[in-house]
Amino acid sequence: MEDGERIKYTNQRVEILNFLQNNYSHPTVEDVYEGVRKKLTRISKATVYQNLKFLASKGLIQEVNIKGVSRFEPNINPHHHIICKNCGAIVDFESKELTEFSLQLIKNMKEFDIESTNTNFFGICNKCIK
Amino acid sequence: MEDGERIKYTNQRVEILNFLQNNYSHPTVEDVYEGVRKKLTRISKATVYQNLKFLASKGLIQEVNIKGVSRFEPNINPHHHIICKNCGAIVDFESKELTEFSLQLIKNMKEFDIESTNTNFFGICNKCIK
DNA sequence: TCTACAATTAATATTAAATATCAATTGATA
DNA sequence: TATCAATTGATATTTAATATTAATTGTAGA
Repeated sequence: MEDGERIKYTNQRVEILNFLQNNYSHPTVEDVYEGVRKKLTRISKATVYQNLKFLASKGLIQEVNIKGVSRFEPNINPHHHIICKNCGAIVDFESKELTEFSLQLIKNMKEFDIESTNTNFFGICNKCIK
Repeated sequence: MEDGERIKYTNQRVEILNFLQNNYSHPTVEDVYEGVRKKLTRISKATVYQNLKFLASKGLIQEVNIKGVSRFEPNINPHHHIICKNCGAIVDFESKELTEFSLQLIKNMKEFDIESTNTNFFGICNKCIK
């Protein structure tokens, strides 16, 4: 598919998007595969990989790598993440203020042409404390 | 080795620390292995893995995962990273201001007990622009 | 409608990073 | 010096991700 062309919404892509829609648990490829398989029982894991990459490259979803594994989310706006060091739970943290503050701070960096920024917070979630 | 016990500085550990000392290029395990092998020709990659993990757990070095691969650095202070989306180059960005601003912003988060934060900046480095 | 073509899918193979296992070695201490 | 736990190094295994490719799909043009 050439760049700029209209996106082909195959069944597989629609189901993957459906699965991610309103799913803010930051599922891994495996998670998405298991989820989508309930509807499209014959889908291949390779297809899930390919399409998650594809949809992310088109900006329809976002890929985020946490501790070495890729995760995907429907929230395509710039935002930040809070990660539980114990159970690995990931929660979005929306803060335009932080994004702007960061970009403001870095704007004199001559060695790089900065395009984006995001902040990770690490800690222990309530479930793991108790 | 029990927690709190004194750290055993084996030859392997010393060489790994030596290699990382003043090395701000954020080497991967493979890089460290290749580097250390020049001195300790018989060292095993497993040993490098084990000791990098070990040294990081003791706070003597820092592990940072970028795009799915672990990298290690001697800079153990909280700091941030600038990453070239093209060549993968990683540069440290020191900013207590940013760290504190971030922690300030998150301090009302009830669902997590936040311990640390770090910000990644993504862009294109000078080498890759030209 | 039929044909041709390009994109997509699915199955499988391959790669690469990381972890696990475990016998041999080391080194400190009783 | 003997003992014992930690460490090392070799190898096996696991896991995430990518690569390959034949079959399928779907669309556009004849």
